[in-house]
Parts: sequence; structure tokens; C-alpha cells
Amino acid sequence: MSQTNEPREPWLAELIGEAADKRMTDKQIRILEASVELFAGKGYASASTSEIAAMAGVAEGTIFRHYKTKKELLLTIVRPAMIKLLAPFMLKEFKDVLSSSYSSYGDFLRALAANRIQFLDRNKRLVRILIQELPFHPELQQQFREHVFSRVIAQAEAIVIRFQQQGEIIPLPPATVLRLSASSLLGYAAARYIAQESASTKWNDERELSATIDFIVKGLRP
Amino acid sequence: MSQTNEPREPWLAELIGEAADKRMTDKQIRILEASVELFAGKGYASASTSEIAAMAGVAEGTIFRHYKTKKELLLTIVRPAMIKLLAPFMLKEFKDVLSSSYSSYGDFLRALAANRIQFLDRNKRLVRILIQELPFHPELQQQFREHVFSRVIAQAEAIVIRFQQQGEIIPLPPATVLRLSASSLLGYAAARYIAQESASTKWNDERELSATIDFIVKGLRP
DNA sequence: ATGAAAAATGAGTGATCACTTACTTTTTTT
DNA sequence: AAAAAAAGTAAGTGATCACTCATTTTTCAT
Repeated sequence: MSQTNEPREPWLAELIGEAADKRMTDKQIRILEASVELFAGKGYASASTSEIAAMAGVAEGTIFRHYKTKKELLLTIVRPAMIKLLAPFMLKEFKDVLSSSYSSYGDFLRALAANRIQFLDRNKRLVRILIQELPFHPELQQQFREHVFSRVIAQAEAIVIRFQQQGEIIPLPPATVLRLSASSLLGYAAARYIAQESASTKWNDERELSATIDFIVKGLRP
Repeated sequence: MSQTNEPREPWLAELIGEAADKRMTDKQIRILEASVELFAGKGYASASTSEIAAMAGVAEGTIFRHYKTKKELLLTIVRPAMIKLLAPFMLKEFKDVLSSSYSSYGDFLRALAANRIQFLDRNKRLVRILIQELPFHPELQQQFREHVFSRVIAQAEAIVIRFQQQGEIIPLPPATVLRLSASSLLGYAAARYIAQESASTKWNDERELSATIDFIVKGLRP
């Protein structure tokens, strides 16, 4: 009864393996996969190490051979995922948008949204863990602020300022413009997530995305 | 060393006391208050009954005299708070707005936001527990949908339709208009919460609220 | 093939978990 | 004031928790 299931989180092994700069055994990878599954499914506090070991098909001691504590197991997953996966992805288009391309703020938002949604779809479990555990782990909050939040804000503000100078966006504080744009897009993403979770047939994705972007662009027009 | 601290959650005793239709002892109230504090602070799963008893100044057995399980303790707090406090409050202005008053959608949003923000400020801990635990307790999800979400949606859609007929809002599906309005307001509330948590001096509340409402109204104009 | 290092194991460890029980104290009813 | 009922308690209960450790198995350079 040897289980050789394909990995549910393709990013995991590669990401953490290259971070540690040494190869991982099959069992180590299965421990991380089981952890992601259980942390996302029932929360870090409610997921026991014995459960993780059982799901990974591994003795409980094996977990602690590689990770000193349960919390270190969580951090081993979340920290590199945040720094090496989430942060670079969030900053993706931001670099080149300043130099060229994207004639309008709407075009920019559309390109941005498409990629971000794809990312969320592929990394649901990771995002769930992040959202659920961030309030309880100050180290994670600090790293999130430092490596994700502040960098994204800095880049995004520059873009907002550019479109403000072009006269396409009201001269509000860039942080305010960002908040309004981001909350609308996050609201779209959340509604999309809930709609597909409850298998609601009423969700017309393209229409909702268009409406959201039009809403933002119109709402920010001078 | 008898502690007669004033209650941190004034709604608690009254709400649950009248729900059970019988008076509560001082110790029962303190158990509920300690539970709210700890559930909000470290999460339901990480808050132990012994901790709750200690904070309430009560023997652990006393908790289980009144609540069969730890989960029943959670539900005793969250269920009536949702049904008797959150739902009625969310529906507050919605009734009379249809018959009269509120000449514009912007005026309506402003009145709405002011009350909702006040509510959030007063019930931070309750809202935290709700947000944190909703994903893990299907019974709570179902009750939230039934008593809060669906009712608010129904009322709010009627209002949106009224303003659409007056030609003040684009003829998008009411659910979409609602999503866009709600996500902007929630984004404002979230930013406000984070700003006051981190004691940031940069937050100009009135300006941010005005910008948010203007953004919504302009974004939804035909 | 051999031996040293790394990986993996499973039977523990004490601590803590939610919860129970036998009993005492307080409150209410008569 | 006596009796009954309700509230509260302290000392448990077995189960499970995160974690350890002595031992075995696997890997891999030589």
C-alpha cells in the first residue's frame, strides 16, 4: 500500500529544497505536503504532529528529526513561500510598467488581476494558511510587512503617481488610491472564491472582472 | 483580592442572559467574558478551558457545570451575538430607507458607514472571533448565512434597485453593485483598524471616509 | 563489499488537554 | 428555619499533546 500520490503543492519541494540548498528525501517532502494540507484544512493549532505523520506515512519522530518544533515546521513552509514565492510574484509587472507599456490604468489593472487570480487559484492552501495564521504569529507579520507589504506598496505608489501625473487618476494620496483599488480587486477575488466554493452557477467571471475594473477606473477619474 | 473589573464586553451578559431567559451569576458572566477575551486573543483552538477558568477566577469544573463542552461555550457566545446583535444592527437603516429619506446613494452610504464603524469599534473582539472561527465551524457558517448574510443581501438589493430606478446607479446586477460598495467600505474599515492598531499618525479618518464614498458613488454612476 | 553518516523508527516522556465526579457551599423555596 | 435545588469546587480521569531517545535501516563514498 505504498502511496505515491502526485504532490498537491508543486511549489513546495522546489521552493524549500533550493532554499536549504540540499536535496530532500521523499518522506521529507511528504511531511511538508501533509502539513500544508492539514494546516490549511483545520488550522495550525488544531493540526497535531501525529496526524501530520500519519498523513505523510511517516513515523512521528521523523518530523522532529528535521524540524525542532511544530512551529519551526510552520515557519519552514510559510517563510520561504512568502519571501521567495509571494513577494516576487506580487512585484511581477510593477518593474516594467514604469518604463513603458500599459497606456491606461485600466489596462494595467487588467494585466495585474489576471496574473494574481491565477496565482491565488494555484496557491489556495498557502494563502489560507497565511491569512489564518498571520494574526497569531508576530514573526510572520513582521516578515510579511518587510518582504511583501512594504515593497508592494512602494512599487505600486510609484505607478499610481505616474497615472496621476498623466491626469488619469484623481490627486488623492497614493496610499488612498491604492487602498481603493486593492479593496475592490480583493473583493472580486473573495467573491470569486466563495462562488466557486459553493458551486454557485450565477457567477460570470469575465463580466464581474470587467465591472470591477470599470468601477475602479471610473471611481478614480478626476 | 476580589476582582470586580468592569466588563469589557457590555453586550455579553445582557444578550445571553435574556436569551436564556434566566439570570446569570457573577461567575457565569466572568466565564463568558474571559472566553471572549481568550478566544479573540489566541483563537478558539489555542485557548484552554483551564486558562479561561483562571482568568475568570473560577474553578475549571464551574465552566462545565454550565456548558457541556468547550465548543458549546463558543456557540453560546457567538450564536446569540450573531442573531440578536449583529443581524439586527446590520439591517438597521435598511427598513426606512425604502419608504423615505436619503436623497442620494452617497447620503445613504454615509449614514450606513457611520453606524457600522461605531459598531465595529465597540465589538472588535466579537468580530475577531467571528472572522477567525467561521472557516472552521460549518454550523456557524450556516447560521451566519441564514440570519445575517442572506437577510442583509435581500434588503440591500432592494435599496440598490431603488437607486438604479432613479438613474443614480448603473444598471449592473444588484449583487455586483453590492459587492463593489461593500468591498470598498470593508477596505476602509480594515485600513482604519490596521492604522489604529499600529498607532499610525498618518490616518485622517474623515478624509478617508469621504474619499471612499465619493469613489463608490462616482464608480457606480451610469 | 565495507563502514561511516544520515535517515527513519517506535516506544517512550511529562505536560496539558477537555471533561467527570464526589462533595461542599450558597441560594431559593416552603 | 428546614428542606430542596442550584452553584461551585478540588481532585481526579484517560486521551492526546509536542517532543525525545536508543536503536535500526538506508544511503553512499570508498
